[in-house]
Amino acid sequence: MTNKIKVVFFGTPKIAVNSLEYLIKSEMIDVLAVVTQPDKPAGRGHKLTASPVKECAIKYNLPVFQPKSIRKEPDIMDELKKLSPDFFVTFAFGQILSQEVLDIPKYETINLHASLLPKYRGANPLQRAIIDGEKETGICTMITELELDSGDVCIRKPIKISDTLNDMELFDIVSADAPKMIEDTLIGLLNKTITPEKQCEEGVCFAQKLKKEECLIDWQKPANAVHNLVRGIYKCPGAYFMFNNKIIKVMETKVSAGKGKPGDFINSSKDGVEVACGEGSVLLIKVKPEGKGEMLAKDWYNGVKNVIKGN
RNA sequence: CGCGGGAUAGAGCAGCCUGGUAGCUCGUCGGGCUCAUAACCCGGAGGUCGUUGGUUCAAAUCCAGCUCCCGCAA
Repeated sequence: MTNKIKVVFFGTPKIAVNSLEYLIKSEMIDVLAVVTQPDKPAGRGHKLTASPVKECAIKYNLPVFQPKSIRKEPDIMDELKKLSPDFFVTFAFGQILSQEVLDIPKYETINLHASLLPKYRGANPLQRAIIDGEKETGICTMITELELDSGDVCIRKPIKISDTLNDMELFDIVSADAPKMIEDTLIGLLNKTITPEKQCEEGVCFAQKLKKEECLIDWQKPANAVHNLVRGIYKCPGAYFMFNNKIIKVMETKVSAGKGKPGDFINSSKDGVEVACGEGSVLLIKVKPEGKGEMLAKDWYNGVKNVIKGN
């Protein structure tokens, strides 16, 4: 191949930025344009904020399209057609495509999904895998079809989940490994060295979107379930419990074997504060109380135990 | 103009409403107990109370401005 592969990149959050940047710099690939979610009010003060992917696109002077819903905006589809792309690449774009969109590129639309398909199709695959206590997850590239994450798989790469890995670390791994996989997939499809494989329908399961209620720690659950929740949603939005009507986010824990009434503080040492669970106990190591910065659990407890005594 | 919490010793907090001696839990240092200890006992050091101005005989405390940190929501 002498010509570069012409690609339009669809993505939104930070996890996809690394991939976009890699493709832009790739010798084999020419990124024609970037499609991302519209700017939204975000952060304190609700300032209008561009998506990380848009920031990156601007940095490299790429055309940016920001449809509210790509399916319903023929103007943007026309623009994309005019670019006559070979492939569309989607990575955490956040909008559902239509067949009309999928038909635009000369070859295919490929999607990158951070799970070992057919497991964990859908919204929060990384976090769900950790919360469920999976020992392994992964990344797949696939041919995009209309049905959610159901397309034929091009490349799959497993990732081990250790007992202490949290979602932020897993995000970093995916962010780092994804770019090369996308490039290899594009080249492989073009040279026909990759044959997409159908997903086995038996193992299908979906990663449900995280609900707010799930982030409240249920001390009745076994210690390892609590631990998995904490590390599964460490980065966002964070597992928490209520104390004195304040939200106390739990940032880091360790499974322990103490016994007691679930939810009670049963021990405090220089290592942390031990809380009894339905089965075993967890040692709180780092917490982040509402309105405060992250701190060691033992420090937090030092302050708070006076207040309890005072009452 | 989205809503809200916070800044006091190395750490985490109380004190503020109702102005008047800088307090608690830790850590740290010294000593003691102990076979020993992260446990226990005794003692010490360590703070211009975020910053600037105002009110007052007197401000951590009341008033105004400023800086920085964080939670919700999106």
